[in-house]
Amino acid sequence: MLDQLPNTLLQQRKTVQLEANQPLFIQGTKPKFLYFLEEGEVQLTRCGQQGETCTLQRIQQGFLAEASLFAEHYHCDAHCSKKSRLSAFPIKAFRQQLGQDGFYEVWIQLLSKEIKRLRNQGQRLALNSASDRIIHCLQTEGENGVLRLQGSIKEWAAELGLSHETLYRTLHRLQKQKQLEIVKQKTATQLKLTMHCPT
Amino acid sequence: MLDQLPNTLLQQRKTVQLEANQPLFIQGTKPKFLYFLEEGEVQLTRCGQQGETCTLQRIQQGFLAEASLFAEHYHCDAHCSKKSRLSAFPIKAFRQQLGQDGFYEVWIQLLSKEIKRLRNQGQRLALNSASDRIIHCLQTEGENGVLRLQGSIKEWAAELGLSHETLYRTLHRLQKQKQLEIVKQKTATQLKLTMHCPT
DNA sequence: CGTACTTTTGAATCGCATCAAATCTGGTGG
DNA sequence: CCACCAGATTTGATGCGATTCAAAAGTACG
Repeated sequence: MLDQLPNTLLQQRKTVQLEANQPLFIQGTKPKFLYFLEEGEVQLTRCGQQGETCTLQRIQQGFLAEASLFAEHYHCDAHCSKKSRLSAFPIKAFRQQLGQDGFYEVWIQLLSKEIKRLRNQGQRLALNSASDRIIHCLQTEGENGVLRLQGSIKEWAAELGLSHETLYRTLHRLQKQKQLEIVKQKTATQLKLTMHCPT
Repeated sequence: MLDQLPNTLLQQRKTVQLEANQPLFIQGTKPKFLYFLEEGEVQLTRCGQQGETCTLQRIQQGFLAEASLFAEHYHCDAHCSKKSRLSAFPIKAFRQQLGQDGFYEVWIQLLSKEIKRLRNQGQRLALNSASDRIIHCLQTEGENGVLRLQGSIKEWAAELGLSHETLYRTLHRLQKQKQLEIVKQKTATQLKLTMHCPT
């Protein structure tokens, strides 16, 4: 991914190391850098009326908050949910380099991909049954019906807009009904899900 | 909006007139044109597993499916929900003109705006109470807490991911509780909502 | 005037959120 | 190595609110 960036830009990259639970930026502040997550995990969140936190997105790798490139201020909070390593690019330089080597095309494709992801997410959240959301997630985020989860089930529940209790229960019910297979892998908190019903 | 397009592109514009309920494009087909809705209404939808239709977006004015510019195929269906007039631009020419006069910057800003809208929509759908979704919509889509609805309440319900019965009931409850004001305007099926509680 | 659609209200049902509590887990420090 | 702790996982019971089905009243339009 980064190899598609103009060299001028790559040379201005600064590496940022952050521990788990440290903030990266907060809503309302002016973006100075565009971040690329190399390793770890960053969550984009927002606070509701009563202070409840809403998880907009969990990112394990790639650019964060791509829409902040031309934004006056961030529209959500970002914090590291795991110890993370990031590359930071000065926003100003980034904007200036967009015209270089047709780099804008790369960026437009990135934004388009994000829009598609968000449309999927929206469609998923519009489903009001827990099992429908799970299956929809397998079909859209998974590869060939198989999804490797990053992090805990509890974190996944937040992304799906479900309480973790409901997610646990529904997963077990689907498993019992042979609609999916749950494979817990060794030390890592990863699950592998496999659909058993046709598309 | 259209005045920001390069002249070369404007000259290739074709006008399209469609009646209500006519399809504009369907999921899976290859995009040949990029559409700008001048007048009327277009809905982007998707079909769920059991054939239920999910309304992803209702558009009254502006570009449709901006992400299709570099897409191999459409990722949702589009149809006119009202009699509409559109401008169609050949995709190929559009892509070629992006480099002209820094037009790509206009396009990137458009995509960024769409991403922000989708994030709002996602956050809204993650709220599980009808009144929270309504209020969130007023705060994000409205101007200064005032929102002019386009179309019927029933259509709005689909966008909010609620049954229309629940939306009607909750609107009346909020009105009775003085949390919002509903003003039905003459012939047009428009409502004006005004928040009465602080931000 | 009739038809199609929206708006409205009612009643029954179902599923999710919530609170609570127990168990399991990985990781830390003694 | 073991004790311990924080967090994830699991299970149970309860209540609320949204969906659904049904039906009536209102409204736009030809």
